Amino acid sequence: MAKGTLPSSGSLSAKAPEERRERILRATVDVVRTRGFAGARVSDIAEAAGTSQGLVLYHFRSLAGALDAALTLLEDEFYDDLARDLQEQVGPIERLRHMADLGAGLGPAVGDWRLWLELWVRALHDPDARETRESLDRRWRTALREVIEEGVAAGEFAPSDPDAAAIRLASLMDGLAIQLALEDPDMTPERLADLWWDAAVLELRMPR
Amino acid sequence: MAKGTLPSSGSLSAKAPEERRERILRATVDVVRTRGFAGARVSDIAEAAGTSQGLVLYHFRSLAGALDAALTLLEDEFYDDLARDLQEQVGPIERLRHMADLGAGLGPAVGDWRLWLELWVRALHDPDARETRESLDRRWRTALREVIEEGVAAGEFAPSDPDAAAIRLASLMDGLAIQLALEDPDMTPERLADLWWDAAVLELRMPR
DNA sequence: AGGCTATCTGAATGAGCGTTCAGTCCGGGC
DNA sequence: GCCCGGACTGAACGCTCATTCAGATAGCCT
Repeated sequence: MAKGTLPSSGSLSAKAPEERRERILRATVDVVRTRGFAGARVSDIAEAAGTSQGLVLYHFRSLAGALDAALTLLEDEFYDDLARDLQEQVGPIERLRHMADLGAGLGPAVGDWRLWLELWVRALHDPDARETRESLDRRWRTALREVIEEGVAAGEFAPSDPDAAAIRLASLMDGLAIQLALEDPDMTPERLADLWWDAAVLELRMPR
Repeated sequence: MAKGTLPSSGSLSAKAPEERRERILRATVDVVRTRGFAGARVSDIAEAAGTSQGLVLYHFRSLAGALDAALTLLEDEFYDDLARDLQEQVGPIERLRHMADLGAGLGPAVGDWRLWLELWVRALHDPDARETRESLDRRWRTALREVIEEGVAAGEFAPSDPDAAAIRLASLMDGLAIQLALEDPDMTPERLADLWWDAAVLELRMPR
């Protein structure tokens, strides 16, 4: 969607609206990350984006509109990142290991758990957010189940109940991630990855 | 803490301040449960408690004060409930099973996961809430670890790493509970209890 | 060049909400 | 009986913040 016409100077006005829109969107995500959905102000977003409040409302119709747009941006990027990341890995064990790292925030992007927490709570009260988070969650769980099935087919995994194992491993990741997001003194990305991996070994009855 | 002097009529004014204070506190918890911390207004609390806004601010110094007080009430009750509930059960297996039910919200009180989600997010931004949630979490995890140790001592459980098992089982509960709190279509209290119990069987290498 | 429109801005508007306040009510001590 | 102070109320105050608005600016089309 890049404008073909990218004339001369910088950004003073009416130049690359799409690009500024995008900047505002990124800024919105940043603000939510730090201040939370509840604490996000139009002025925060404008400041973070380096524009006026007016422009935020011009591009999105309201604060809620900006927040919603940020939500769907998040969703789209999550999809893409996850698909790309997993495709780079070969074999179920590699993939599973990579998912542990992704969840721990060690891999690229994807896991920004503060944002996830915010999304969950917003989902408690906002139907739109509820749908987004359900979709994201389904996506993640599906990916996990696929990796598991792949492993079962390859004879690497032998879970007693693959579906239950998938749900549990996904949920365990969420639960561990909460502690990470809240900076619980005894949780680190590495520890999370280890704990989760050990659980996977157990659940999937992996050899060794 | 009931005032010894409980004269005649109902509640019109200046009668049982402690009782009204308590009513307001309960109302605050209710409001947080339904509207969330971010959505809680003084007027909501007043209405839910059947008093004036003025009185809410009279008893607690501010809205934040009321929310904080509600938080500590929650904490205290959680402690008491948990201790009492677990004491009623005999033997590690019974206790562990009971913890599954508690987490699923099947047992009495304790598990109100919407509230927990709210607490988590508040903890992201408010140090007071952070401490409360850390304390609650520690409490729950300690209880779990004690039950596990008890089971190990009795020869009922044989986890390969008791500490890791405790953390994982606690985290798994949180993760599963999120879906319950968000009313994810494929999660019910019974399913949660089952999934968790099966994980416990696996983690603790319980016979049968 | 001249207008037209999309983009952008900063100030003005107004609603919502926490907090303050002046005052009422009532029980208890003198 | 009278006064005092705690409990309580409803109205008023003032602040924060989303949204509106009246322009300013600049590319584009003729």
